[in-house]
Amino acid sequence: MSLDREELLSTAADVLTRRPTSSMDDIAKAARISRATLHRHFAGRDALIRALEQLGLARLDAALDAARVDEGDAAEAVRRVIAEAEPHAGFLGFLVTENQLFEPGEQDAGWTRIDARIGALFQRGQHEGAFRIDLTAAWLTEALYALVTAAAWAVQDGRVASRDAVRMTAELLLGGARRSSER
Amino acid sequence: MSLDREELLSTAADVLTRRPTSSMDDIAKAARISRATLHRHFAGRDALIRALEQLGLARLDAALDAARVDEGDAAEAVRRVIAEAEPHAGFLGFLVTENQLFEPGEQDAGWTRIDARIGALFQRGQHEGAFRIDLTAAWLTEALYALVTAAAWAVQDGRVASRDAVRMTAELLLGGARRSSER
DNA sequence: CTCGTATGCGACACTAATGTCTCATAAGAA
DNA sequence: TTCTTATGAGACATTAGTGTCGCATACGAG
Repeated sequence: MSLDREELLSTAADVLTRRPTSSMDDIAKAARISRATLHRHFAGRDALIRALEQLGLARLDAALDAARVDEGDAAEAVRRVIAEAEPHAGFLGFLVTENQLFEPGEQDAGWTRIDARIGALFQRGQHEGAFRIDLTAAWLTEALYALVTAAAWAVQDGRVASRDAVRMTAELLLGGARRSSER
Repeated sequence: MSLDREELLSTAADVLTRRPTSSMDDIAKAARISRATLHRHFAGRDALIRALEQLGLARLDAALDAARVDEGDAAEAVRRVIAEAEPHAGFLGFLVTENQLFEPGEQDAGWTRIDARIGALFQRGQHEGAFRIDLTAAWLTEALYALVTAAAWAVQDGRVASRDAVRMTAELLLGGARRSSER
């Protein structure tokens, strides 16, 4: 009878990313629970948002751990990061979109850490000569967020096949749109 | 004394993208006008949103015209599209993020047309042998939206230098992160 | 200058959303 | 079964946001 908190938060992230003005009732309906129950688990909207943020950051951190960002070939590590992050794209989209929490100046510590971990991966790739240096690591990091999120949305809307998402995301980020022979 | 409607809508797009739950008062404050004046120009929140959507679509269409999407080298055309779209990234971000309007099933006609124009560009590039065919045109289109928007946000947050935005966006989309020698 | 118009400010009623509460019910454990 | 706990449904007051109005003011055209 107890409800799955993580699943609830996951659907909440989806709903809020797709329609940020959703009411608590909308969220409750999407999660197939009553508004009262939603309030029992999260004191209010703010608490829900914060829980969303926390879980999202925790999952991304875990994804980076699972992807072993510091090991092996940098390009392969990027592929692993994308593959590990893709299942949590709903949370990633929420975190990227919902700048609501990150007030100007007060950047969230957890987010900064994730930023640093991914940025370090790209820097490593640049130092190892695998990645071009005319694109900054910061930009590549932003691009990774954007592409993973975009891929998830495209899948959700049926514009991209689910099984292609990870490969297409990685290929575009690493290889770009040009044909190899063109370079 | 009359106010610049387009500039007002532009700041409204920025505000709503950054913080989708912003109230009419927030938007008015951001535009440095009173809430009453905002209501004088737009009957209500819905009307504002629709005007935002209309202007955004019109600007993107104009950007595609200016970029001459059907002419010349496909890769160069993509560069032109990015360069022309970048100044309107605020609107693009709004359109991409605010799925609120595009209810499931009732895809907006204007948006579909823009999608088709950009998709056709990528398809042309694929037929001409310039772009790889293992990444679908639909995905490349999505990626273009995502990267242009992400670049604008990164610039706004100071993570990417303004003058680098267009080049980095185009380079990543076309060439990817890998060094040329790697391929 | 005078006039007309657009704006800012504040007040107001109305609506939607929020947060809290009670009570009945359903699920699971002992 | 009985007991405990979580949930759903609904009522309720409170709050925040919306949309409208009147009035004063400031700008610009003439």
